[in-house]
Amino acid sequence: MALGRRRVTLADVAKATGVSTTTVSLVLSGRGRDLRISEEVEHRVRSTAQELGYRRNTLSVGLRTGRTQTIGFVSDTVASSLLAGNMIRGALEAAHQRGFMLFFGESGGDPGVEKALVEAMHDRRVDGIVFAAMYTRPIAVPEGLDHGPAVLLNALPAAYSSLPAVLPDEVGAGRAAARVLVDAGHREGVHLVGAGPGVEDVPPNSIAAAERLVGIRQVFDAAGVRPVTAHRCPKWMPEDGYDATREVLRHHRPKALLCLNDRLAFGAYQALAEAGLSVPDDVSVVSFDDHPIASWVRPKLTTVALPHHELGAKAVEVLFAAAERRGRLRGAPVVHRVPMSVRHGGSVKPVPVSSR
Amino acid sequence: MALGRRRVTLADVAKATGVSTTTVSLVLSGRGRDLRISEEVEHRVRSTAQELGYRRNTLSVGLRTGRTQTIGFVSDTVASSLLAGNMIRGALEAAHQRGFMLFFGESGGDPGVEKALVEAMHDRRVDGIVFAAMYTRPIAVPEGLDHGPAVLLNALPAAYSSLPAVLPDEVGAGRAAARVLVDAGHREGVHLVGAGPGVEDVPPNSIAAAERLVGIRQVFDAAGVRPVTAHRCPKWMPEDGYDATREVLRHHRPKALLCLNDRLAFGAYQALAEAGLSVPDDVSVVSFDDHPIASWVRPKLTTVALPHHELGAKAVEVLFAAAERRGRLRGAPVVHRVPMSVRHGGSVKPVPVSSR
DNA sequence: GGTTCCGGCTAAATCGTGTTAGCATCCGCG
DNA sequence: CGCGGATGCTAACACGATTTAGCCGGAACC
Repeated sequence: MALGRRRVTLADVAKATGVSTTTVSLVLSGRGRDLRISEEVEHRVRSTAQELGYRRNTLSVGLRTGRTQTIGFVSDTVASSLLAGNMIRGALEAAHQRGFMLFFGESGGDPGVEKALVEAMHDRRVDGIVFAAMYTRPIAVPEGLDHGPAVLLNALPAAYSSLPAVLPDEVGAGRAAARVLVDAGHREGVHLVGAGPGVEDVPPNSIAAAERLVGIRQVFDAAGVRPVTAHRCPKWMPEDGYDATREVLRHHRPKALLCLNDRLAFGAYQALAEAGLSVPDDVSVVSFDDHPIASWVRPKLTTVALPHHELGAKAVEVLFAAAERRGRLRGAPVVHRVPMSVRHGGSVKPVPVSSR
Repeated sequence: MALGRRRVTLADVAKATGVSTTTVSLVLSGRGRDLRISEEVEHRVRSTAQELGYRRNTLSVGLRTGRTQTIGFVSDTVASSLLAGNMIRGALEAAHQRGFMLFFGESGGDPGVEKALVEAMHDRRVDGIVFAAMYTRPIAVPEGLDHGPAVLLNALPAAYSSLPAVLPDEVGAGRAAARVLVDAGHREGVHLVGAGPGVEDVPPNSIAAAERLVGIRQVFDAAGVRPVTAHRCPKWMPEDGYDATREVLRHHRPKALLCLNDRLAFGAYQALAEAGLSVPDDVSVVSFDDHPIASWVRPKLTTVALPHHELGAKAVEVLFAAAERRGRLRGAPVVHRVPMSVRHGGSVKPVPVSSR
C-alpha cells in the first residue's frame, strides 16, 4: 500500500514508451488510427500504459475539454421517502452505464441551498444537472440552473421554463386503478380516500392527486360508477387514512376503497380491521405508489406502482440528449411521461356475478 | 439566459482590475494580507470579482493543489433501506457544511463494481472515500480503497485493514432494549423474536444481531431474566416475525416480545392481533431500528433507534480527520461507535406491582 | 530534378488556477 | 551617498491532459 505514491501520468507513459505525450494521448483516446499512428507504436503505448497502471486524470481532461463525465443530481429530500432511493438508483445506473459519475446534493427545499448547490456543481463543471423533487409537485426553477443542460425530475416548473421534465403518468395511473375496481365488477359502495370528490379537492401542490383524480373520474364516468363519498386529507399519512376510513364506516358499509396512496391504504386497513371487516372479502382496496408497506400488509395491496427507477434513468437519458444537441434546435420544453403499472396483491375481490 | 456564456476567469478579473492574476489569486484565497497586498487593491479586486460574478474553477484548483473539496460515498444498496437515506443525508450535511461536494456510487455488492467505483472516484481526485454498507456487516475492503483516505461506514473489514470504521453501538442498544423491559417489571414470559437463544443463533453475517444479543443477555443475566423461547429467523422481514410469533403463541402465553428489529415486530403485531391479544395490555413489545413503520403501527413501537444521520455525519468527520493527519501517525485502526437511543412508543406496559 | 503528397510522429500552446522567486520603489540610517 | 530592509506587486512555471500546426523523410508525379 503505497500511500504517498504519485499517480502515473501521460508523461510517464510517454517516457517509458519512448514517444511523445501527444502520441500517447492520441492512442489512448482512440484517435490513433485516424491520426496515423502506426500499429506497432499503438501497441507499445497500450501495453506500457497497462503495465504502469496508467489512469487518466479526469480533472485535467475536464479542464482542457470542458467535459467532466459528471452529472449533478439535486433533490429536495432524500430521507422522507424510500421511493427516492429507487429514483436515485435509476439515475445512477444510467449514468454509470455511460461512464459518468454523479454528484449528489440535497436542498431540503431551501431556495438558497438549491442555488448554492447548482452553483457548486457548475463550479465543478458538471455536464448537466438533474433537478428532482421527491414527490411530484410544481417547483420554482432555481436561478442559474439553465446555465447548463438540465432536466426536471418528478416536477413541473411553477413558472415558464425551457427545461424538459420527466414525470410519472399519473392520469394513466388513475385510470388503471379505477379500471381494476370496474373490471372486478365494483359499481356500488365505492369510496375515495385521500382526495375528491372534485378535482380541486386535493392536498396543496399535489400534482399526483389532481392527475390521479382525473384518470379515476374518466374511467368511473365511462362505467357509470359514482363514488359514494370522497375524503380529502391534508396529508397522506397512515393516520389520515385511518381517520378518513373511520369516518366512512360511521355512515356507510363500503364495498371498495380507492386510496390515493399506500400509506392511506395502510391506515384504512387498520380502521377496517378494528371494525371487524375483512380485506378483500368485505371490502376491496386499491391504492397507488407500490410503497414497501404495500407488500408487508396482509393481504398485500393491489397498487399502481410509481416507476421510480425508470424515472431516474429516463431523466438521465433526457439530460444526455439535451446536452448533445446543446445550442441548436431548442424547441418547446418537453414533458416526458413514464407509465405506471398495476401490481396485483390480494386486496381486490371480484363482485359475485349474481349481485352485479 | 446566456447559454454559451464563457465563465469569468481569474484573468478576466485581473484585466478588469488592472492587476496581475497572481494578485487576484492571492486576494481571493485570503492570503493577500500575509503577502503584502495593499488594502486598496484588495478592495478593488474583491469588488470587480463580485461585479463580474467570478467563481473559481474547481477543476483547475484541484489540478493545481491536489485538493478537490470532494468526497466519494460508495454504498452497496440505496434502495433496500430507507434508513440508508438518513445515513446519506448525515454525510451530505457534514460535507456541505465544509464546502465539500459528494460523489455518490452504488455497487450492488459486486466487488468488480466496487473497485471500479473507487477507481473512478480516485480518477476524479476525491479527497477521501466513505465506504458504506446499508446494514451492518463485515465486508471485503475493495482493492485500491486504501490508496487514499477512507472510512468504513456501518461495516467492519472482513480481513485486517488499516481503515477506521464507524458503527452503531449495537451492544449498548441491546442493553437499552432489555433494560426497557426489566425496568417495566417484566421477568416472566419474555420471548426473543429474530435471534437467539445462543449468541451464534443469528442471521448470517449480521453483526447487529450478534451484538444486540450480547447486550440483551448482559442485562437479562444481571436481572435474572431468562427468555422463555428465542427464535432465530433467516431474514428479518415482517413475514418472519409473523411466523415466529405464531409459533410462540402455539405453546405459550407471552407477556413480552423482544424483537430484533421493527419489521419483525410489525409481523409480530399482525400475529398478536390475529390471536386477539392486545399490545401493550396483554403483550409488551420492544424492538430495534426506529424504522418509519415503528411510528405507523398502533400503538407506536418502543424501539431503539439506529442513529443513521449521526453515523453518516460521523463518518465524514472521521474522514476529514484522517485526511488531515495523512502520512503521519497512522496508529491501529480505530472503530468509532455511535450510541443508539430508545424511542418510547406505547408498546410497553409496566407489570402491575402486585403481580411482580 | 523539383514539386507535391503522404505517412508518422512531435513541439508548443492551451485550459484556469496556485506558488515560487524576484523586481522595483521608497525609507531610514550612518 | 551608499546600503539594508521593508513594501507592493508580478513574471514565469507547474498541475496533466488535449489539440493545432508543422517537421522530416521518402515516394510519386510531371
